[in-house]
Amino acid sequence: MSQGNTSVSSLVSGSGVHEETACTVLQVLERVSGKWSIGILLAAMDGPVRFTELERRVKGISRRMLTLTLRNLERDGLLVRTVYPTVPPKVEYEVTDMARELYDSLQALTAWAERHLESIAESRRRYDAAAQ
Amino acid sequence: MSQGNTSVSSLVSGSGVHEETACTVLQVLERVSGKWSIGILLAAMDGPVRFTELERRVKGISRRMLTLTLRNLERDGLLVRTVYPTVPPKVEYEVTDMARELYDSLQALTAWAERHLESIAESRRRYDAAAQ
DNA sequence: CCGTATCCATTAGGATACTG
DNA sequence: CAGTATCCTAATGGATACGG
Repeated sequence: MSQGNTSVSSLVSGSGVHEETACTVLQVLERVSGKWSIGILLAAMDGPVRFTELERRVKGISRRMLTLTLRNLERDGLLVRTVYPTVPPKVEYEVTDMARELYDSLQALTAWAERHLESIAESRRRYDAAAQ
Repeated sequence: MSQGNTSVSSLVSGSGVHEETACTVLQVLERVSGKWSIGILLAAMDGPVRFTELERRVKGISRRMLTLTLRNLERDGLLVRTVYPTVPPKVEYEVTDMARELYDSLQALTAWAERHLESIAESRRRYDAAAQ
């Protein structure tokens, strides 16, 4: 278990007030980056969800990645896993308060994205055109 | 050039108001995820920086990844690249207003991280202990 | 139903020699 | 100085068979 974790890192040094910010924000991004974390959290925002239901809601996810990402989110305390010892088994995942706060904090990012989506798209068109 | 781009994606579907949020926020995260993007932006926040200076400030980055990430940030309009045709060559990278706004938006995340850093660490300790 | 284990393909990324 | 090109390793992630 635990496939290792490199992804986002890098500490900045040498100029002004941003080192601490860098460190902290990068830690969050490590938490939240990866192809599926946000998607899963979002899919669980409206209440407890079962494994198979998540598999349905998060489009394109594989069984493997769903399990792996769920375990990580649980480990970080963003999701609570509850097993009902019935047969067939029933497992529910529920977001924690901390995860809801994270979701709220992401709104700022969402707003930024919405504001600049077209601007970014155009910048890319120009860049790609200039490079042929 | 352009090594392709899989990373963050996944669209959520099937429950409530989060689909649109998902899509947008994931697009930002694609922009900002990757091991080095944020580090580089942060290192350039205090004014125009030259290539070699960036290499020094962003600890541990390889020449290859610095170039690659710089190109992507430039393509997205988060950084402006200016070449001074002197000899030896001089190239400066400067963050755009859009990048500064992004930085501001990241503060919410930073705040979240600072609030919950210890809580997350403890959750992990518990999880790891329970799993041996 | 809820996973785990295995195998395999793709991609990210490091090191570094070379060049205008 | 500011890259590019090349080679190579490690990590990410898909598909899916199998098991409690």
